[in-house]
Amino acid sequence: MGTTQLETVPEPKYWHLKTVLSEALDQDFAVGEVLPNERELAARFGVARATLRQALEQLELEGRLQRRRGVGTTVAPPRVGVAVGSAQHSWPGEAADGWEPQDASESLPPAAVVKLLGTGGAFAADQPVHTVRRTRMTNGQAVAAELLYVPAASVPGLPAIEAPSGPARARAVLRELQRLVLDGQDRSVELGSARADDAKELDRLPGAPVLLVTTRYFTAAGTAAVSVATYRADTCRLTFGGSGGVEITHEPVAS
Amino acid sequence: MGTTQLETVPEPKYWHLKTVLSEALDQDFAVGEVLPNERELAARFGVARATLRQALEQLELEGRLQRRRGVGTTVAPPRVGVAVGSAQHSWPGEAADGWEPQDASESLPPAAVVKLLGTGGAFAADQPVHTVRRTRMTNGQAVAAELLYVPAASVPGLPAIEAPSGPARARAVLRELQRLVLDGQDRSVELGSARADDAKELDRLPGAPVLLVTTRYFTAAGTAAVSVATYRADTCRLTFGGSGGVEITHEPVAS
DNA sequence: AAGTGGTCTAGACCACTAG
DNA sequence: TAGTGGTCTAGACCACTTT
Repeated sequence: MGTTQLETVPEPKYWHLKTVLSEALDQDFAVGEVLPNERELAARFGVARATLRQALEQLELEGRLQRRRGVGTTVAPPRVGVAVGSAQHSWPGEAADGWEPQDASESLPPAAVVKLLGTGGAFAADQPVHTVRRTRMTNGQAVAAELLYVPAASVPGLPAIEAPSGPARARAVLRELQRLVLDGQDRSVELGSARADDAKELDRLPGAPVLLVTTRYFTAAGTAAVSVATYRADTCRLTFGGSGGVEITHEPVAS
Repeated sequence: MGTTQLETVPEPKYWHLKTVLSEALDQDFAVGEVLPNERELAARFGVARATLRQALEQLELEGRLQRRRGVGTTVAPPRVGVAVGSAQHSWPGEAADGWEPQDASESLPPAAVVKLLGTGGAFAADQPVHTVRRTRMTNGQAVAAELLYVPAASVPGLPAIEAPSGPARARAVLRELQRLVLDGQDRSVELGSARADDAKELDRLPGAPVLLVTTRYFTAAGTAAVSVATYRADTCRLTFGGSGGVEITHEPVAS
């Protein structure tokens, strides 16, 4: 009979709210414009603030909004495309692609890194490892923080006397690394949440969603270095210009 | 005097909670084990349920936990590495890499896709486009849902009579596509939230965090196809075996 | 000091799964 | 039907930025 299937799956309020807001953003707001504050928006839509916030959180996750404590909620610009796999065979720091060496120290790497370094080569957990910190800047904004782990055995030529820490030391490690013959590399991307120190560097709150890019650098002798880069997931779109060269420049396809 | 800088930045409860739970997971729980329910955990830690949930959400985002309504919260297995860029030059569907064609139809693509198709070639917004739906399976689990947009002009040889929809139609479109000479491809990865239909396919709730992989396929004539693949961010680690071949198999490096 | 987003509480009800 | 996670409310206070 006329029993049409009405609302078999009632849409959650925050989900509907997100859709409404999303359309409003497209039509009535310009990039950088500030939205009314959360209390007012919640009142205007007749929902509790927590519910409104759930919708805003999703929109922020999708890169549509930017929220800053003490300031307000603004409409975010389209995500920045950051090249991650442009040059197929290259050591970190070979091209001037926005990475700024920050610091370097010698320490024992976390267990997960030890496992990565141990692949296909001799690496013992108690070997000393140079840990290089770098930050990637785009348009004056920090978009990524990296920890690069280089076993001392990979850079035997590194003078121990040279500046024991700081940017100069970091550059020295990178320079030594580039003397080796790079045999290949390996990359993986996954979702994570920002550790406290990375969050600070990226001007985000701890726990903010990030894209974790893990890279292994191979020489004939095995894994010569491992990099773990933390990209801001809200503002970044990682691009892998495999072949064909042209850069993707677009707005997100799916919500 | 003795005014030591105590707790300049008081750690939020949910953050501390997350750390505690994370350690407990490492030490006292096996993969697949079910945790006590949220009300009990909240009581045990002396916090409101909402606060406890905030911690659980983060752990789920990091792939440590798996929650299912009506069932419970279980310890998640390490993320599955899914190869995304293994073969550098290949049309979708060329290798038997777990993709299962689901359906195909002819329709007008969303505006964002039109923009991508228009790069470096003649493509008008009102041209018909074949939309192929595929699902990627790993260990009997759906890990990704894809929409592949193929302008009719790219596959002129496709018989209009052949099965107008369904898997057979999808396979036909892929087959025709593979006749072309692939000139190159382009890929980008970003964070998104699952649309309702993708969420259903991936057995997640709408809005679940996903990794959006956008690929453009080039021929000499321009962009011949565009693919938008939606990967479950909780269970997947995308691997790009650029060169050197060996697969990364590890647990997450950073939290 | 005022205004913003971030955290937290103590409830309630709903949708889903499984016995 | 009982038990689970998912949604929602109406408050409160805190941390931060700006004026």
